[in-house]
Amino acid sequence: MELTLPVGGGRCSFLRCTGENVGRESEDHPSLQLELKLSWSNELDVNSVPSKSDRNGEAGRSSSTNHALTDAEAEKGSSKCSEDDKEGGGGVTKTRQKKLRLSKEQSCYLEDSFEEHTTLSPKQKNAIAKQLNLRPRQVEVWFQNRRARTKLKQTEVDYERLKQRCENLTTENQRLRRELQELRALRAPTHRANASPTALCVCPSCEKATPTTSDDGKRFGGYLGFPMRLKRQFC
DNA sequence: CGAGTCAATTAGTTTC
DNA sequence: GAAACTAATTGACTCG
Repeated sequence: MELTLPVGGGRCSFLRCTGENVGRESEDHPSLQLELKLSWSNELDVNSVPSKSDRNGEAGRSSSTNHALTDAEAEKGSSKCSEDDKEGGGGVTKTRQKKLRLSKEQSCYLEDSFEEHTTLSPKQKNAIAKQLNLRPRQVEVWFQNRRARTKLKQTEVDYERLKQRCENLTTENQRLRRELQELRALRAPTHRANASPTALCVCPSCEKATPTTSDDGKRFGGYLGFPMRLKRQFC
């Protein structure tokens, strides 16, 4: 009898079979099984198969998935699933649950549910689990991971948006700098003699600077640059 | 304190 | 075989 068996995920890749962790995840922990040991090749799948057509449709997939199970195997897995849900295994030994792909139908149903609500009440969780013949824990995990994916996707979208905005601002900054340079060039010493204390008004909508009268300058009086006076003023 | 959620991580499976 | 995807685990945190 093996006392130490590989378990997936987490920060330890091996879980001791000493009864620790039993309390926390005993309710539907996939690893808690009555069997003392199941070989990888004939380990029971806890996922059931919704329909025969589904399995046929997925025939091209790996035989290690639940889709390749025989009806008898599927039935076995299904009944075992409900057992685990009810009493949380209570076994002596943990075997790592084989990772199983959800069927298309299961994924679609979960996606639809996720559209309706991104978090689940225990009641909803159990209902979905029952509907899809999954363990509540599997439904819970799926929603958890789905939320994580959503958040990641949103972060990527936000990043792209901010990046674009940053690029736009950089472009705008360069444009304004060029414009300022041009304006400074216009204010060459030859013009200085005749130059009145002209103020430049920058229209916030079209972003163009236009000279204003000194009266305008008095009216708007915002100083934005040397030597010309630039103010924000709508055309 | 227990239940629920999240972030981080692991590891099996699929795709290219 | 590497990369991408995703089911599953773990520990920290929050809240009632």
